[in-house]
Amino acid sequence: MPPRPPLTEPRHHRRVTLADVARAAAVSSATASRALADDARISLTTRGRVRAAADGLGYVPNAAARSLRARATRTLGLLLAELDDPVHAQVAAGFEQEAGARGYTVLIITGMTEPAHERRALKVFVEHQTDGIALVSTILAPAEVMSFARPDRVVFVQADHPSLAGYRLDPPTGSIRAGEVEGIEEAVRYLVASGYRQFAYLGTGATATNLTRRAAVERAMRAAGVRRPLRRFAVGARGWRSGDAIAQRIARSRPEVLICYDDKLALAVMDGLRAQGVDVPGDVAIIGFDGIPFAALSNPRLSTIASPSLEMGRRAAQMLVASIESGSLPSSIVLPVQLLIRDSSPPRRVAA
Amino acid sequence: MPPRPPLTEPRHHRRVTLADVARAAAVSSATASRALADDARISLTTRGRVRAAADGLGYVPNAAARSLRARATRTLGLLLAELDDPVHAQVAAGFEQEAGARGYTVLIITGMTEPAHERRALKVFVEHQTDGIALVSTILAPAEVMSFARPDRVVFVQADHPSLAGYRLDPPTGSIRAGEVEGIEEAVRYLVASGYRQFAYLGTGATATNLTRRAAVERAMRAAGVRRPLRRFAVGARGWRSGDAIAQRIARSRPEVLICYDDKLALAVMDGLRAQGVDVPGDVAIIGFDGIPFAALSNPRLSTIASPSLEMGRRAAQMLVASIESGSLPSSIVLPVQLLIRDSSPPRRVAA
DNA sequence: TTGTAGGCGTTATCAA
DNA sequence: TTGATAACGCCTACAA
Repeated sequence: MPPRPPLTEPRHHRRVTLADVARAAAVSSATASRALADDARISLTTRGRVRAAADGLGYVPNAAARSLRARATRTLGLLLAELDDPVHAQVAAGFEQEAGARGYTVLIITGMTEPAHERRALKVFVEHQTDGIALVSTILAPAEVMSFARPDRVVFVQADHPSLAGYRLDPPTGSIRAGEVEGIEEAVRYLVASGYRQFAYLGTGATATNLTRRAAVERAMRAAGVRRPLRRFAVGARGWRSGDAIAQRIARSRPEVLICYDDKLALAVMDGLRAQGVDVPGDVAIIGFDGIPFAALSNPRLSTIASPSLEMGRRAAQMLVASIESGSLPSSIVLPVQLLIRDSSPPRRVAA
Repeated sequence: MPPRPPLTEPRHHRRVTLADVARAAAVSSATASRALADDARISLTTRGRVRAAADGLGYVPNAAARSLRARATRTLGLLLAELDDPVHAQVAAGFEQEAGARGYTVLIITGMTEPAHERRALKVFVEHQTDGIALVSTILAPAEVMSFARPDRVVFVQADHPSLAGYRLDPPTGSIRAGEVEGIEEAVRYLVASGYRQFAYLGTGATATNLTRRAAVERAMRAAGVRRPLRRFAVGARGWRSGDAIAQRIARSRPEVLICYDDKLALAVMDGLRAQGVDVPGDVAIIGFDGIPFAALSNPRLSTIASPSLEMGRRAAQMLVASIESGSLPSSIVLPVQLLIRDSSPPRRVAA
């Protein structure tokens, strides 16, 4: 009896390599490599034969081998706080679109706003030799980030290290921000002109973005001649998920207008206020930040200072690719925000 | 005059390699490799010396080289339609969390629900030799997907190829779905018991998920003894962004209850209906799908059939890792959904 | 306990 | 126009 083959077929066929293609096309692997790269030195006949062999065998180049040799990975790292957050999702979408369109693949890691996570993420990027890294709302000190990677291959989007708060200079390298301060000035001017005097700000933690926004509100108030101080509220550890608790505090205080750190928070507070029987905008007007899609669908529709999140993601990828391919990182940019006055903050009926 | 060094420093120091570490520690690179891997055969002294050298030089292993040698990348591919979509973002978040916790890095690509994009994405995954691939709401035929990658290294989450619609079998490999049909049955039972008879369904395109949901509604209606047919509405190309146009059609038709393909759509329609002066739930009750966070914050709060999106993402990563490490892909699963009755679909005041 | 050598799959240099 | 060869950085079988 002839020996029978094992019952379980060797399912995992060895991956077809360039050498296999070369053999099938009866050329050397060097020729095969060049043929597939459409190198002009290879005759058209040979190129065709090699390509046919490659297609026939289902050849797919091995990125690891190629990267090893090329010292470049055509891969970009994206570090952001949370993927399931409307703003970050938008930035990520823009980044991925742009990167993909330019032939780069994206490695995404979430940092949960924790330094340890962020550091680990950077290390992973370095291991994987990403050609560039974008950091979104990340809290690590820029200087530390730079110690991990080539400074001209790093872009910060809304860098959130506390030291960056206020009006100080941005990190020494590529940075992308929204012109939120201008947006706030415009919003406060609008509010004051509309009859609002008693302002409150609902913030979250010690990130640069939060601190900057709050400070800008205060500055803008003074600039607009408002004397009464800004009432400050802060959310607890559960963030916007604790809308009710926050709403109770707001309900007690009853500012004329509440500016919220972001739309998520604003929407949660609106819901909480509703439960308290507080009318928006009748009793308290509300303004958010970011311009997430659902802010346009709430009831009442939420006024907001909208940042171009998708565009910021796109730009981050563009800057990185520019740096990689042209050798120099484009200079930092501030993208304009847009004040969207909707139903949560109408002009006040001062008289009547 | 001594020759001065060039003005522009060679900024790009060659990356430090294992050989560098070995040299610094005065051992062979083999020993260095083993020392860093905490190989018991290397003396503690040497291990310490090597580690010190590695730390001193800032050594970071090169993933490409390692992958090439190991024939594994510790990388997972995630293909989804859009990153800026509450459901996909949630799935992505769960996937990334779980993958990261298990030491895997995630390559994310968006497929825009277009076969060409999806194919390209798969090719990229193959090039990068991802150890596993998860496909979320993807429309490519499962068979075609399998031709790209090892079937036991692929997981489908809510596979959306039209052939998968209805109650047919799932793809032959790992699949993760929400038990939406059961959820729909429960919802319809609730609605009928609450006095609703005139149903409408607002859907979107020919994906398996949409077709399955619509069919399930019809089946459940019949099972509940409803005779009147289901009125069908479909959104146009702009999807949920055209809430107003859809709302006009709904306003004209005035079904007693409108079940929407997903929460996004439901929220958009609610906004459009409001503009039309149609009261929800007074004139039309509304139920959505997915259970996205903002569904809980709308006014009125949206009733919905909630899928465990985050968990589905987690499970996808778990299944892949299990397959990679234990050699066999766990069997397909259906995760239970949860019917959340909120304010957009209260029991009807039938009498009075 | 440590070292030597070879190969993972590509591409680039040099030679033919 | 094509081919042989080396090297990218790592790991491990084998030798010492």
